[in-house]
Amino acid sequence: MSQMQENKLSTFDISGFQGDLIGWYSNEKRDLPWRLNRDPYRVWISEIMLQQTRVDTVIPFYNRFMEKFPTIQALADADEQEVLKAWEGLGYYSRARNLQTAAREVVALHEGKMPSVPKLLGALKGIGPYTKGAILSIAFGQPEPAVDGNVMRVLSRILEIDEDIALPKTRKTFEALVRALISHEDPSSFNQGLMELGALICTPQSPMCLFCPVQQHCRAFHTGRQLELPVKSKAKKKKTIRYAALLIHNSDGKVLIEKRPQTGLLAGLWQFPMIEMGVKGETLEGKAAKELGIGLEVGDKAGVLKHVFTHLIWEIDIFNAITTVAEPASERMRFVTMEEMEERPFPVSHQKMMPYLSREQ
DNA sequence: GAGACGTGGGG
DNA sequence: TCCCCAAGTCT
Repeated sequence: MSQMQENKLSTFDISGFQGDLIGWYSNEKRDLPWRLNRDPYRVWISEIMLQQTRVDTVIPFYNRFMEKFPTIQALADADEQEVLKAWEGLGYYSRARNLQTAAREVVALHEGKMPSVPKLLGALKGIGPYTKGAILSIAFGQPEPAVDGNVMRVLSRILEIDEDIALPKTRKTFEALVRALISHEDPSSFNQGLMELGALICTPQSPMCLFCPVQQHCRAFHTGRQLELPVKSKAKKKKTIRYAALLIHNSDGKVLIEKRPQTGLLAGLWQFPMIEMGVKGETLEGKAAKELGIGLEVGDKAGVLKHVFTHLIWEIDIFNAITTVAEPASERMRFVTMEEMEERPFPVSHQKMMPYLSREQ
């Protein structure tokens, strides 16, 4: 820890802060499904789902997931497509794939029980520094830091830390601070209290300082700097990619879909074939025939769609098309009925295209 | 360390 | 419309 941070802690009322934070959390914490008990599996699933995702969004996914995969063994035994289907619409799909990989690791290496040793837990796929600390403190009661965006924002204000929280190295600063601040009597309530405070009171936009249980401990409130902190550098602009999406019907009344590659964007999910439309070039029909390996007749544009990801934008023109081909040329492509389509995981971008499917045939 | 990696909600 | 997010991790 730097000299400046040690100075800030030397005049800080640690036990008073712990008491006020934990007292508030005990009274005001939300009643959430993953707070039913401390079962490490339940805590683990919740922490993965909550990564970069709001509580209100997670709740229904969490309940359905726990019903479908009640144990680590059940998750390990499941088909990957089944797990992705349960994750459909939640985003960041590598979380689901890593989760199942880790479940299989736990079965193979730890007799099906979540390890409570930090190094073993952190070695599991998809469990980084934050999730490791969250599981260790919440499920196993260990005084380990669990530093997420909330914790960095809250502590930036309370201790007036001016480091850029967008920089990866900054997390280490806050882990050191939490190690100095954390309650050894109730590390779970301390860590969750910090996050709950960030979610309910010490929000990014308009923090409700007048209702804050640790207002008297907050340096930023006393200096009026709560709106300036935390320091966070801006993201860069997104790139736009233009596509034509093809809803290709055959004479059996089925529609052509393809499975995306096992790595990268939307890995392992299914979609309607898309043709990238760069600057000019061949006709859509010609490009489609070449890339898909089948002849087809493209109809009028059925609609347009804009889908915004974290780092890029898809602008998609949607076309219905007809082919006389009965079997796709590629292994990863299938002609399917509507019923068969619904069994497979699709990204939201392609769910939005389904209403444009031609009814006739 | 920078960039990839989803989605839906709010101001 | 646009920008900022929301309990991060992997490469």
